[in-house]
Amino acid sequence: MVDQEIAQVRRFNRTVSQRIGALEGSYLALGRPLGEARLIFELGLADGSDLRDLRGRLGLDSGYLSRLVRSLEAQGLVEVRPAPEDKRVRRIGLTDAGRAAWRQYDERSDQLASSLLEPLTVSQRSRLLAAMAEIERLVRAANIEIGVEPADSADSRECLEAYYAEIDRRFEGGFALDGGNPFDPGDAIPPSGWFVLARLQGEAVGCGALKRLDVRTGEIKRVWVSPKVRGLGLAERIMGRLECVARNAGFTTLKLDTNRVLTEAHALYRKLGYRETERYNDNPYAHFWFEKAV
Amino acid sequence: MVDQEIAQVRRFNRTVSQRIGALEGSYLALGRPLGEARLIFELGLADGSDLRDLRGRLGLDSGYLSRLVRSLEAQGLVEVRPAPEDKRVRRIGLTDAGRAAWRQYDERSDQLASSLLEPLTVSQRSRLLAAMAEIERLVRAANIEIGVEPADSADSRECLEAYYAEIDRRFEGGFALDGGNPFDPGDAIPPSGWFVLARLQGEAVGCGALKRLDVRTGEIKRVWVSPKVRGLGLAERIMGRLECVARNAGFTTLKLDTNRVLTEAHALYRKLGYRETERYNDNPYAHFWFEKAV
DNA sequence: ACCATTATCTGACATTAGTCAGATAAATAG
DNA sequence: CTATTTATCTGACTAATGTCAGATAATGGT
Repeated sequence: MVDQEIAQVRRFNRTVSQRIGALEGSYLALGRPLGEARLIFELGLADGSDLRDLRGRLGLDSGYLSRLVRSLEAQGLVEVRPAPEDKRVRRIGLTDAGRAAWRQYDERSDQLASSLLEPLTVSQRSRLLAAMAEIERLVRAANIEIGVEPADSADSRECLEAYYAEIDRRFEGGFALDGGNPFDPGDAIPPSGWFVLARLQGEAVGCGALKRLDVRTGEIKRVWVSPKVRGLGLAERIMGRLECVARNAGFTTLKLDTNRVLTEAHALYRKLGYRETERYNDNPYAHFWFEKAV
Repeated sequence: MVDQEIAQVRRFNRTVSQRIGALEGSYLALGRPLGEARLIFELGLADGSDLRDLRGRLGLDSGYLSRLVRSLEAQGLVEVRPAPEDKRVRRIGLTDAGRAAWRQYDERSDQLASSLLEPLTVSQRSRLLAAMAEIERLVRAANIEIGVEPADSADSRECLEAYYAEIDRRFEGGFALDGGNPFDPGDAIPPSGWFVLARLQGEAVGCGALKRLDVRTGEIKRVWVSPKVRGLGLAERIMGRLECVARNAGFTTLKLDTNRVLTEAHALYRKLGYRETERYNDNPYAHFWFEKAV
């Protein structure tokens, strides 16, 4: 990382947090304690939440949250009732008065946003918005964390299901799990396999697997990226992580197969240095076979 | 302002303040109360400040600041001594230990900045940095406030001095104030004239004047933008503001004269709808004369 | 020398934020 | 049915943040 790059990020942080940080701070609280204001704002976005979820989302202590809720309840801004299906959890929602309070925060946020745009010329404004969209995308990309995880967790299964559903939709003639070259979570238990999961703020948004073929050869499988985060270069990062795992495991060659309709995948494999090679398995869904020395 | 534009700004705010707002929050405080941490960080950037200035910059109550400083002093991080020229004001500076503490904050900031860049590919990284630079410029532009102010305040005089110095440097043969078409602060007292000043976070960064020629005609003079903020469209905004003042004052025509070396000004005048016209004064420094109906 | 002003400090508060160890009640596993 | 787990609440704290009304001392103007 070049010092100059870091300096640019820090300059940006200073400028932006002066302008936008103010937005998050007590300026927006409209005379209410910041904690209560945050709670109301959050409820406006996700009304009818469970206290349990709120605690996680806002990172609050359970005792603290309990008192905040009590205070808002006393002010007539929220209503709390036990969830019907599990009477331990309590569900919280805004009252009409609470919704009115939320609208104030919402309007204030709008005002702050438009006060940023208002002094600018039309062309400056559109450049600002374009740059904001770009940064938003890239910051999302940077927030995605990739790690080796068990392939049989709920999150992992969710990704694999989404992957199967997608290729079933896209492959000519669909896809059935019991076909050739299968993969089950047991194939991803070291040292015979590994599974990596990508998360964006906790939510699973992509995956990939590495399966041992022999002592020096691994196979990359099940690389999938959620539509929510496509175009952020995540597939490339997942591949990179799998290659890194492979090197650590002592593999010298990586292979993979792919179906002809997955053209974007072919382009990625070539870009990453994979070369087309002869058929190395009898996967009926495969039309191309690649390999790379790592 | 289009709703969609406001929504984009707010999306950006959410994304960025999650990532960067964390940077400002207690995460950076390194176990110290946030107030103390902010103070140390500020002192690292502007060592040897007066308490008075600090109070303004950080927006703190004088009693509160006094206690914060006392606490840092007890920890051996800062030294406070009366200012030699005015023994009421107290000057505060970091000790060696304080500077070491500051360096920790500085490093942590660097780490956070590079953790944002690190997961990105080279091309994503350069796109992110470019977008950040763009936003920084435009947010600075949006933070500039223009208002009618007395022409004889210290800030106003400073701008005018800078203006005179600059045209003296640029005009062929220099510029002397006692030459033709003069302007003195008295010419900017309504209803015979107005003076507008542009400020970026309190600092004067540009100015412009409007002088009455007759009941229906005004003259625009002394439009100047600090080199610090050139390229942000400020001259255009100053002109716009002067035109607005002119309309409110009942003027129907605006005139202005200009020297041939100020080519960027000519382009601006034409862009804003000013048309070249015949000489209307005997200003020896003027080569072109413009006017516009407002 | 006198008075108003300015910069800071101090005491006395109030509020907000946050933590932690139980207590309670509902759900769930065995 | 019992033991354990889970979600929440309560009491008892501490620390941090912030406010306000004087007190104090230096300065500047007259």
